[in-house]
Amino acid sequence: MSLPLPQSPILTSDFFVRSPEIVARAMLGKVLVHHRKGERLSGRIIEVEAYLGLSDPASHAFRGRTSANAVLFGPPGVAYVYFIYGMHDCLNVSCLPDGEPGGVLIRALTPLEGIKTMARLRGLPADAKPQQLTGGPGKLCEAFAITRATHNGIDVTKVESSIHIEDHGRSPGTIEITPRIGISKAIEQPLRFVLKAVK
DNA sequence: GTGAGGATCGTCT
DNA sequence: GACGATCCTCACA
Repeated sequence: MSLPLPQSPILTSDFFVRSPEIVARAMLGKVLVHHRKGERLSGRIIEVEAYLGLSDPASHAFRGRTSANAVLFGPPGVAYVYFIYGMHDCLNVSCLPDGEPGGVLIRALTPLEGIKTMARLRGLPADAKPQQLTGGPGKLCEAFAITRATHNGIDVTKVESSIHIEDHGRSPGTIEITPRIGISKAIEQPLRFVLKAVK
């Protein structure tokens, strides 16, 4: 007997209502999709970091709610895009119920669809390697044409949104857990999750 | 192949 | 006024 596949593989807000650590780990292997100008840009999520909120000094929400980080305090499953170092955008998805801050930073993807478009958006040749296209938080936003101005506050659990996350089943690989990268506070906390492909 | 340092600007103090 | 959840380039081994 085979179970019927769900009509839509899009992750719902139920998925994101849990704690960032749980959501981060569960997001590995899921597929980030951006419908852009009639084209699908997609990539499998292979690296994420969890940011806990008020109890996490490294989180943008640690100092309390501001106009910039309000998305983290809002309902789960909403894109939080922030601008960093004067030149990069980074994509997070909010977690926990409405009113509780927390989020998951998407750090790296393996490109699946629209690879040529991604390369063009990154200003790279069409045969660029995945690591060059979407191997970092700033890179993947550029490759997916995701910006703070256009995508911060978008609900990724809604079918009509241009961005969502799809579940295409379990992908082979092992999960590696390490300290987070590029931060100066709470650096010892093992909240970075990396999907290592099996060889 | 690896490591160090510069670029650049929104946000908060 | 200072800092930051990054990336790229260049120098050196």
